[in-house]
Amino acid sequence: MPTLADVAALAGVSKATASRALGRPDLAAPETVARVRAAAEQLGFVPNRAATQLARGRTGVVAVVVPTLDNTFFTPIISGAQARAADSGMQLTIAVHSLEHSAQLAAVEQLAHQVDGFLLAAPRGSDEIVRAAASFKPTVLIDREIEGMTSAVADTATAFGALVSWFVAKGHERIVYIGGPAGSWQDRQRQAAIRAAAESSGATLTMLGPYPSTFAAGVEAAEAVVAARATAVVPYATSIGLGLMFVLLRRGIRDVVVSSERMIVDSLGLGDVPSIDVDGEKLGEVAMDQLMTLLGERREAPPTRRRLTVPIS
Amino acid sequence: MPTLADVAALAGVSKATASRALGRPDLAAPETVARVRAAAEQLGFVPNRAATQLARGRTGVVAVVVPTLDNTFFTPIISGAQARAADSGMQLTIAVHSLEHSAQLAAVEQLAHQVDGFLLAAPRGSDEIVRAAASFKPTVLIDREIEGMTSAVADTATAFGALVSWFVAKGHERIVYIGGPAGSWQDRQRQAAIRAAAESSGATLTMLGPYPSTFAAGVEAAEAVVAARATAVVPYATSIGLGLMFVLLRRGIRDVVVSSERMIVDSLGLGDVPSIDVDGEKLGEVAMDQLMTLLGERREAPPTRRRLTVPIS
DNA sequence: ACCGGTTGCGGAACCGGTTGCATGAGCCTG
DNA sequence: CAGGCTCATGCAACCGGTTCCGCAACCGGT
Repeated sequence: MPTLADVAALAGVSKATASRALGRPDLAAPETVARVRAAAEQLGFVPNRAATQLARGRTGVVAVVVPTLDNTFFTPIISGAQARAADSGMQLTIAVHSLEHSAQLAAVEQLAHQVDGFLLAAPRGSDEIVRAAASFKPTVLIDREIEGMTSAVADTATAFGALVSWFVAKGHERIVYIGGPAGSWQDRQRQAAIRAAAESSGATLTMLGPYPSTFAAGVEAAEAVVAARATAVVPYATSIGLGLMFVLLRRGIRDVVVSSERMIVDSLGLGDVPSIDVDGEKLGEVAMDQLMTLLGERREAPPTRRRLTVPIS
Repeated sequence: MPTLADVAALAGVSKATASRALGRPDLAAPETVARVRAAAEQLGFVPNRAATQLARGRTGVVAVVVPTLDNTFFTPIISGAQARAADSGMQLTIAVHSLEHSAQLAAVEQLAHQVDGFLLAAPRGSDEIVRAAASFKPTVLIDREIEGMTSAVADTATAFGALVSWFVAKGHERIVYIGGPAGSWQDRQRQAAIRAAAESSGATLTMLGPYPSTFAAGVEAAEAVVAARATAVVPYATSIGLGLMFVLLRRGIRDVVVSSERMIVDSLGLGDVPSIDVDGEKLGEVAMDQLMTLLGERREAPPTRRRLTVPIS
């Protein structure tokens, strides 16, 4: 493996100059930069990460902490974050805390000295716990907002509110919301938005939950949905909706409308059912961009909150 | 942040001794080891990864390369690998190549100098391409076997064969296999096993595919399943099965048995339907163990092939 | 022609561990 | 009791970049 010294020798300059030519071209003569670059190219020089990290005091790694990988909501976020991290020459590690609140904090603490920053996806627990987890390194929250912290969230609450309004406008009278995991910030937001949307109308709103975001939970919720004699159902997650739809179909119930993702609606030809699609990849990209900004600033920049609008179609 | 020098000073020894006391206790006096450990403990010493890597010439990172994160087959594998890697003090990075063959090789090449080894999950393409991808660093294949390479696979072929035999024994006469992605090694294995199982019986076997492992693919395949007048269906992936079952239910077809995972069968109360469950986590763990062995050996150890038996219930 | 100010570059220290080699103390054996 | 060994330890040289600092060449201005 060629080292910087090899490149420098080939270009006829010192290590110091070679380093500058590659890393801070503005500090070297254009002609020198060109020569060094050519030498690096010719040798197939790839800087040694560990050496760079050691010299700079940075690890070049960021971690994304997710509750689970089994939920298809998180995987696109990871992909998006991964792509953006790679663009900046950073590596991404993934920490899964298996839905346990305490494991979340432990995971962060354990990784804290091995990474430059964190992306915390859908953190559970109290604000204080999340603040504690974020106290180690620059951190961006995903799908949760806390006063004074940088965050990127999909504004699903607005979309869910619009969804309920749509159902109301279509004349639905008994609408059911199948709530998500206990302690979910998104769930609280959505509940509020849904209540507001249904309030002034004559429709009856039934709030179920909390449920985990799983197929099995949807199956389990079916009982209550039937009991509520629902005409329209808004599930917290696609997987919940799928489980529910399955049971309804098996029971021969075909006149309950269940909202879902565009992909499900289209492939099943469900017809006039509105769908909500969160662009998880975008969410991951945005969050990573914010983290990069955080890492770039010398002084602490004011926390930024990004909200992605979620289309309903 | 305390450094090794601080620990050494507090313990009253040199950096060298401190390093040995912590890393190779057998090379230092027991009493010294105790003192150094106490000092490290007291200071909350955490070795700087970059420095260790630089000195040892290893990165301490391994990469797992997966086609996609949207398939719930891969995520448990990642979790398992992650856990084992952490046990060995290694970090895991994830590379997603979005189902594109060429991107797979590119991803590996790009990461090659930043990691110590690779886990290639369900690699597509020819043996030569996979060999090329494995030529950079020690590599363990997951869910694919190639002559002369170390691999960990779930023996689903046997399970699928048993499944077909079970259907035959139950008197099913028209059995359909919905094939997986083109170029999938597992798919080839399963096809062979299924053909063998059906061969001597009077049952008609219809092979469909290739299909990607998605819900939509299951929906799409429904047409052909119905056309084949199947009484039992064996889908390549759970997601395919779900999509298929959905369509069948919507069409009011209730007498076709579709095999699935235990979880699905149980939560839906499908009754007497056999299920196949791959322990992805275990698979990831086993593969990571193999990789660790590979990285530990000075001389090249002979390649090992691990096959996990897959329960059918 | 002289001078303060830029600009480009090289020397060398440094980041924080690991490890080969040399040293000296202590022990066993003859 | 001397010679040879083992064992614990320290010194110092790395690993491969980054960056502070100082030097020299060169700039335009008076």
